[in-house]
Amino acid sequence: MARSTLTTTSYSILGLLAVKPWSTYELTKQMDRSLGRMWPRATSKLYEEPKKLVEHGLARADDERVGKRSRRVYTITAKGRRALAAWLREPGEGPVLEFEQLLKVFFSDSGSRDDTLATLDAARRWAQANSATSAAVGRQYLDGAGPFPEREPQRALAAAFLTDFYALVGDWARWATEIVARWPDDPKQATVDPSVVEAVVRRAEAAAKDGSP
Amino acid sequence: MARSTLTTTSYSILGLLAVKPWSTYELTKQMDRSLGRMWPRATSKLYEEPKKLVEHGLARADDERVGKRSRRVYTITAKGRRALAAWLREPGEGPVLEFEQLLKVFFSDSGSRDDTLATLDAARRWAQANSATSAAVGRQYLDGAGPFPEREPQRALAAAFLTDFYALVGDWARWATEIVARWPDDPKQATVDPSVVEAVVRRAEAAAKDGSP
DNA sequence: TTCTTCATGTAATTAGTTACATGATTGA
DNA sequence: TCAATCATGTAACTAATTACATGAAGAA
Repeated sequence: MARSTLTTTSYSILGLLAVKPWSTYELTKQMDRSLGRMWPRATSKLYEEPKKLVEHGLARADDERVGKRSRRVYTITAKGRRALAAWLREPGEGPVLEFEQLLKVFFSDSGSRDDTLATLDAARRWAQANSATSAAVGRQYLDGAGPFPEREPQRALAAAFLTDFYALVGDWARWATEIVARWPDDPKQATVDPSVVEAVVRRAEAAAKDGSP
Repeated sequence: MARSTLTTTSYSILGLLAVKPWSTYELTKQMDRSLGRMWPRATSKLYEEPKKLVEHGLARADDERVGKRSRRVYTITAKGRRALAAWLREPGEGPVLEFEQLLKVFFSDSGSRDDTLATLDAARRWAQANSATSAAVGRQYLDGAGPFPEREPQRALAAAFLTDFYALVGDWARWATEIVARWPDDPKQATVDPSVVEAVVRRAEAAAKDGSP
């Protein structure tokens, strides 16, 4: 029985188990509110991965009972903590972005201006909804009501990135909407203001040089 | 022979074919420099997907000859253009982000401060490298030397987002580095400045309310 | 002659998703 | 008693990746 290798998804579950023991159902809830924003996975994965961790001796499973209903609770082992620490020692991969709406904007010369505006509006609403969730969770912590307050320094670092990411998507969508709104009906006839391109290039060059504001 | 359904990956290739006919090899090059930044896929996919497009009648394949070497060139059909336009009519999915380094920072209380700093430095270098590529491509267009100048309005919109995304990653990594540098050796003993959390929440709330600067 | 790049793929594998299924508990 | 949620999973599928393979052309 060739033991399957551990993936980043495995370690993301292991990381949660390092905080406290979780039942599988609790893990799925946690995926919605935090983990899923940086490492999104389907619910069924959260039922499979912990078994793999057990198989590797990184966690153990206990069947608990709440009334007549049973729940499987996973707990990290000492070996699991060592494996997690070893994983954290590797620098890891940079962000991978899949952005279908951006793809549609990129190919918008094959569609209509109004299609493009609709796509941008969907992006804006996506950003707004995610910002709202971020705000709600953050507000909870400011009120001292968030879970695992001892992990607040780590959570705050991640929340800062995600918050700014959502804001970036929203800002971009609004900026692009203003530009596309001035396009003619057929995007193939659109022209671009050279100063816009220049501004983008300057931002890229500044970031490449690193000093950065 | 149940015809497989078209995915976003299929349409991303179709979108390229709408610009001009491409050989498979050219498609792989294009994946590196533009498409891959918003819809990353392995090279082998680029050899499979065009076949699917042909199967659906959205493209046709021609075997050309360059000397003795053969190359397969794909051209979009009228039906392909209609399919692409129909796809652009749907608003599409919001961004999906997978960020392993962020995950490691999120779980950094299970590792050491220096591990965390190393992860952040890797993120900073990732951002710098990608910003540099962005700057180089953008500079080429400013010099009027970029391919498909007629698509510049669309390209510029996408480039603006990606440029700012790379800058965001870099800015975040540097900001987080400053904070983590002041942590004690054991991140579990770290504390967080409440004003930092408050600033993040305020940014999230502003973005959720939408007005936005 | 040898190395690199051009060029085109296939085979094997896997990570992950979607859909389905079921039963217990809680609250209205 | 009915709906919603808690809770746990499996089966079927597929999109995608990794690894492998090969041969031509051009440059050194």
